[in-house]
This record gives sequence, structure tokens and C-alpha cells, in this order.
Amino acid sequence: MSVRVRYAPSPTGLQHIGGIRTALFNYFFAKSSGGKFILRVEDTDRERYSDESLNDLYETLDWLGIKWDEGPVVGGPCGPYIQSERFDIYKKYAEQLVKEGKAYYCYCTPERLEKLREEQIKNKSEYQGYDRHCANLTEEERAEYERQGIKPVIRLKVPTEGKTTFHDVIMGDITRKNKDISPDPILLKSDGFPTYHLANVIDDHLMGITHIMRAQEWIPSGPLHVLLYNAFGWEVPTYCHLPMVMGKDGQKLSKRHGSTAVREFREKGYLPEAIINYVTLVGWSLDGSTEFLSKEQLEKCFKMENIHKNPGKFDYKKLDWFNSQYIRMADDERIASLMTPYLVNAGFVSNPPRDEEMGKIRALVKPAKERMKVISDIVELSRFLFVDEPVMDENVYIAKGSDLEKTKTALERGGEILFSMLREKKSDEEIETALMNLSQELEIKVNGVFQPIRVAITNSQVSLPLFDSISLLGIEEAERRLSRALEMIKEK
RNA sequence: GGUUCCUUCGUCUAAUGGUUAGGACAGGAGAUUCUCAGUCUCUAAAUAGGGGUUCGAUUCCCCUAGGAACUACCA
Repeated sequence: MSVRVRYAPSPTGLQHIGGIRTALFNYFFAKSSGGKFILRVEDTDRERYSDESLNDLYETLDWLGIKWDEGPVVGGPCGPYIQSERFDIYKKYAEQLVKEGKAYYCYCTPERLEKLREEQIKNKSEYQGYDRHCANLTEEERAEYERQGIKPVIRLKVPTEGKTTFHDVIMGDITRKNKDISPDPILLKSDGFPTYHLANVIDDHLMGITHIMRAQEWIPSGPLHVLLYNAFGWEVPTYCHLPMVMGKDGQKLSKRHGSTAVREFREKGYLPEAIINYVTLVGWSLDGSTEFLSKEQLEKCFKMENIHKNPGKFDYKKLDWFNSQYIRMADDERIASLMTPYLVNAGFVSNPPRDEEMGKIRALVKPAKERMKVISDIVELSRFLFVDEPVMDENVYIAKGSDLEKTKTALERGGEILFSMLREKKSDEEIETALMNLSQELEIKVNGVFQPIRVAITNSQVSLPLFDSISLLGIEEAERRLSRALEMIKEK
């Protein structure tokens, strides 16, 4: 039987790291086993649903380059793949269970349930959950509720005796006593929409899902789902509960740990390949030593057996490392086009950039590439090129081990040497040597000469290398800034 | 509280019934004749604790401790 797996998110928020990790695992498992990857939108919660979330789902998967074989937009033989469009199916199956005596109508109001819950908490009752008030209603009682116009929910009859076991590829057998399973969970809400449990089981069956790969937070409801499959007389798929992605403190990764939405990472300038690579390495590994894995490689070598049991913490620093590595590996032209929006946003270049601005951006790639962790770093790295904000504090110009006098000299004579040699088209090495000689003469470290010049030209203590900066800026402008700095320093 | 699950360096992980318990990130030290970054070298760092089984256990079993998830007309 060929593999069919699905990613079934609920469009109630932006796609986050944990979610796309689940998507990735499903996708890679499908690809590596020659199966199908299906996308299904579980939008049965009308309260929390948002169009923005749905768009974000498509955009994020698209950005990551994850294509689904069946699902919304692309269609497929088991559609529709959006649960809100499958309304009638769930209703039909839920009513079938009622007819067969495996489920029942419940007319309890939210108010009664709330009161019940409060009492259970107050009395520290061991027994928590629904009290099965409506489990054995007579026809008369039902008719009375209907007359009152109460819209019922449908609840599953969960056995009070025995136990239910399901097998998980990663976890092994997981058993729960039936009396510990949520007593008679709601299958169909009073608005006619299914709850997760119902819709999920029906769709997984109808769509021929062979392996259910989902986060471990679903383990507790596994037995309930098995009960549902049994109630329908359907075969139970293979379960594979994925370890969760945690924050630094060991709790479920959430906003308070930092960015979690993939969109935020994209906006900061993370590359999709870095996200994919790093995220799949949380809770999975190829061999313990391979660090770099492309999407294409993972599509081939992903093995379910290598998935871990224990949850993994999300390490932002390691992601940064991956990202900086991928930036370096990336094509220059691609980096240039990735940098452009940040420069436009910063107001450094026009939108769209003029040819001459595009030239500057391209020239920026080489020196900037290996010092960016994220693409947005380019804004600070290139600020000196587009805006001129001279440093007025003379102390910034003075390198460690140097002093004001020597710094003046370094600026004056170093500048002369630098620009005359640049005009003579001397090599960087030759100029460097000349400046080194000057530093020896002044009895200061090489940096005592370089730092003031660099600060004068780049307006910053931290910058791209001097020669790169000058060639980016142009000799004229660099010289202008240097003389200005010299004037300023001379007055001190 | 109840139920279920988890436990190798700070973090992600590798390994085998017998190894100096390996790699990577982060950290520390040094090098790199321009800052920052990068690169290179070196370094420190783990089998949660206690019992078994065994000639031998990080690996198999049990207990304890710690952590997590779930416990909705949310998924």
C-alpha cells in the first residue's frame, strides 16, 4: 500500500515553527517513500478562523518550496480538502453513529456544563468531565428539549470499562483505560460543525491516509480516535507522534521565547533552506554528523526510524549559524535581490532601484555576504554608503594604544598615502604595506592608522573592510569624508 | 489533582552489552600584519539518581526524581 500522509493545520494563526516542522516531516516521509503528501485545511473553528491565516499557510509552504500532491488549489480525488466545505459529510457520519447507538444527542447548555465543571473543581472530584446527563434520554425528554428549540450536540459514547491501545511507530504501544478517556466528547457541535476529533478521523479515512504524523501533544487523544475508527468499523492508520519543539525553558515553543512564525523569520531575512535544514534537525538526524541537508537530499534520505522520542529545544543561535552559512553559499545575484527590499525599506534606494543603485547593491554583495547572519543585517552594514552621518566624537577615531596626536597624523599622512596610491592604482597589498610602515613610524599598531581612516570613511567603528568601503563609496567621496574628519579632529 | 509520555555535554544529536562516549551550535583560549565578522587551531563540557540482570552496562528491567503534554461546543 503506498504511503499517503497529510499536513492538516487549522487556519487560526500564522504558520509557526512547530507546524511547519510537522509539515516537513510529513512531506519528506511522503517523498522518500514514494507516497503522496496531502494538504488539508481544518477550519472547523469559525471563531478563530481568519483569511490571513489561510493565506499565510499557502504563502509559507510556497516560500519553503513544499508542494502538496493533493489539497486546496491543486485539488485531487478526495476533495474538497477544506473541511468547511465537507460540512454534510460529518453530519451524515455523526448521525449514523447516533442511529447505531454509538453516539447520542446532548442538550446540555454551555451554562450547565460550566456549572458542572466548577462543582467538580470545588469538590476536588476525581471524576472530571461531562456527567453523561443526556446519555439515556427518553423520547419524551428529547422531544421536550427540541420543543424548547435547543440545538443539540452529538456526543460519542465512550465505554466506561476496558481499555484502548494504539500502536505508535515511535512510541510503541500506548494504552489508556477507557474510563480515563474524556467522557463522551462532542463530535458535532450545536452549530452543525464537527469537532476536530470527528472531522479528523473521517477525513483521514476518506482520504486514505496511511500514516498519521502529528505532534506528540495529540497522544492523549489517540485512544479516543481509535474508538472512533472502531465505531465506524474502519481500519486504524499507523500513528507516528512527532516530538515537540520546545523553547529554551522546556515548554512548548511560543511567542514569549522569540519569533515563532515562519513569516517573521522570512521578514528578518532567513533563507528557506536554512529554516528547512535546521528545523528538520530538531527531533531527527541522519547520522549524527551530517549538518547540511538540502530539501532535495531530505526528500530522498528521510527515514521515519530516525525520528526521536524526546522533545527538542529550538536553538535560535544554531539557526543563525545555518542561515549565515547558507547566505555564504547562495548565489550573489540572488543575495542582491534578497537585499534589495531591505534597502528600499530603509529609504536607501528608490523603489524600484535605479540601474546605478542596483550596481551599488550588487557591489555590496561580496564584502557583505560573509558578515550577515540574516539578510536584514545589510541595512546597518551598508548605511554609510547611502547616508552620511559623520562621527563627531574624536575618541571613536583613536584606536587602542594610540592618542589624539598620532591619530591626527595617521589621518593626515595616512590619507595622503592612501589616496595617492589609490590614484596610482596600486594594489591593496601595497597600500596596506605603506600604511603599516606609517604605523611603525608612529610606533602604534596597524590599527592605529586604519581605525581613524575607517571611522572617517564609514562613519562607524564597525564596518566593512576599508578598501571595500572605499571602492563602494568612490574615491572622491571617501576623500571628502576623510578631510572633513581631519578638520574636525584638528580642532580638538 | 488525574492520565499519558520523555530523560547522553548549556543546546541539537551519534554510538555499542566491552570506545579515550563522537560530531555540530553556543562558550573559553590563541592565531589571522585593518575594526567587526569570518576563517583556522586548541579547549572545557554529558550518559538524572538508586537498585537489579550480566564477566561487563550509557545500552536490558525496576524504582525514584525531574520535565512535558493533555484534561473545551480549540485544534
